[in-house]
Amino acid sequence: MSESYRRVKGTRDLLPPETAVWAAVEATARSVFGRYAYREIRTPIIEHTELFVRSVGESTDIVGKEMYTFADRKGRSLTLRPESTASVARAFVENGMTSWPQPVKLFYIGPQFRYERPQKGRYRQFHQIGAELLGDASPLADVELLLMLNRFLQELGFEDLVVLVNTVGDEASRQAYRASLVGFLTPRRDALSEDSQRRLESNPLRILDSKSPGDREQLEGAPELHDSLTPEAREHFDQVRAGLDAQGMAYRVENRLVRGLDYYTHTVFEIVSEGLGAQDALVGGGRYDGLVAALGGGAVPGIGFAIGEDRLLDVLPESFQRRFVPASPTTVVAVGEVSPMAALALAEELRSQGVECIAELTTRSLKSSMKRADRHGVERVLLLGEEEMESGRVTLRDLRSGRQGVVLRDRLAAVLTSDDFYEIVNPGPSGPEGEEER
RNA sequence: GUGAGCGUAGUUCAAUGGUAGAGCCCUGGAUUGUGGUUCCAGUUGUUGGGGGUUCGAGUCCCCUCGCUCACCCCA
Repeated sequence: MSESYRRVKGTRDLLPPETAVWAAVEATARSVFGRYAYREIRTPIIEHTELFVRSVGESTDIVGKEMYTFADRKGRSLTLRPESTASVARAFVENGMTSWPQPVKLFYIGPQFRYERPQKGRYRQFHQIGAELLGDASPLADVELLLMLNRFLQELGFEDLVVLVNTVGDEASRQAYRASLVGFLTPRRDALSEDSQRRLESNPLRILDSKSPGDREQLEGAPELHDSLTPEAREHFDQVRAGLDAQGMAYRVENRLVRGLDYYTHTVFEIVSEGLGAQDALVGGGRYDGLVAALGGGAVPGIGFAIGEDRLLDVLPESFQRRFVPASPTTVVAVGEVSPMAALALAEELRSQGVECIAELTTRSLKSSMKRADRHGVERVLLLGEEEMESGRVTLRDLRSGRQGVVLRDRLAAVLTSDDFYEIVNPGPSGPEGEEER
């Protein structure tokens, strides 16, 4: 085992055939999001560190301890994006999308980076599929976004996911609640966990979803965020729920759900899955009506979500994976005195007609070539020997059935792309040992 | 950053402190142009790295690195 080079901690190599499943998942996202007229945006994976500090929030864990930050050659502080909403908002402002027809609907697919200790479902380089809707403050925008998310997950075959929804209200609601929560918890400060004591000052709302049993106990009888909502915030959330109900979408109101990023307002949501271990959040998202303004872009409301693609693939239903088994290629083998060059030429001819094939480029025994084709999972082999070269035909063997026939070279592509190709094959004599074993 | 468990061939795993092995995988072959089963042959290791104890260490001790899971937090 050579130890010279290893993956960077927390990164991983995605290999075939699994990469085909990733591509299929991404194709499904493009298809579903496209039906809602979302268009793809590609932002850089590096940004000025300040962008994330400003948008995600100084008191958050992401900024406080999880950013992959480094200095470039001129000493500027750059950060590998820990999430993409900030980048999208930045791009929105920087490219003058405020003057595009509103709302602007964008989706992205790509790697994100957080400097954390890796564990199940958590990597330093992970992948998100996300969507952002900018310029529509309507509660029905929240509803439609959730429906789109739901549709995507349904098309992947998910059935048992739990959608958690909550509201954190507008700025006024949050301030009022923050004061009331701090007032309630301060006398109990000493009973809180160390982390929560710190959060009492930096980000008290986060204490709400603390996993510590002690903290849970202290939260008994704590004021409810819903009681601090302004009438407008309450109205917004009521309408979101009414919309979801009207569309028959299943969800659960989880009033302790508080998301970790500072920019969230009003609706927040999370989708969790069993089977992911401790990191069970598959999707997170919410409304961020103040973010664009904070980045200097004016009062443009926004809402979006991010799907953890790595986690998604961990629990992807088999029903979906089965639909994307890649087609098996055909192998072309030169036989006897025929040069592998002829196999290459035939393969090229077929490829130009849309046939997926492998050319056997090394001269070896036919037995060996057949064995290799079989091990590559090939189902059809084309044999090109002296007889075939002279007659302008090719011997086609189906490895699954063991059936074999002779096909005119000109007809090959048509036969190979046909579903029941061997029905078309000139039945002729079957192979030397012709018997079918399967 | 904290804690626990684990590091032997590409892979899954063996080896009472006494010569580092097996299955799988991979490569070739079993006479003429036919795969899967079978048979034969072959390649692969500084036992993660360093130090210590010992006549002798894959095995015991220490350090270090890596992996995994959990905490924190999140996708």
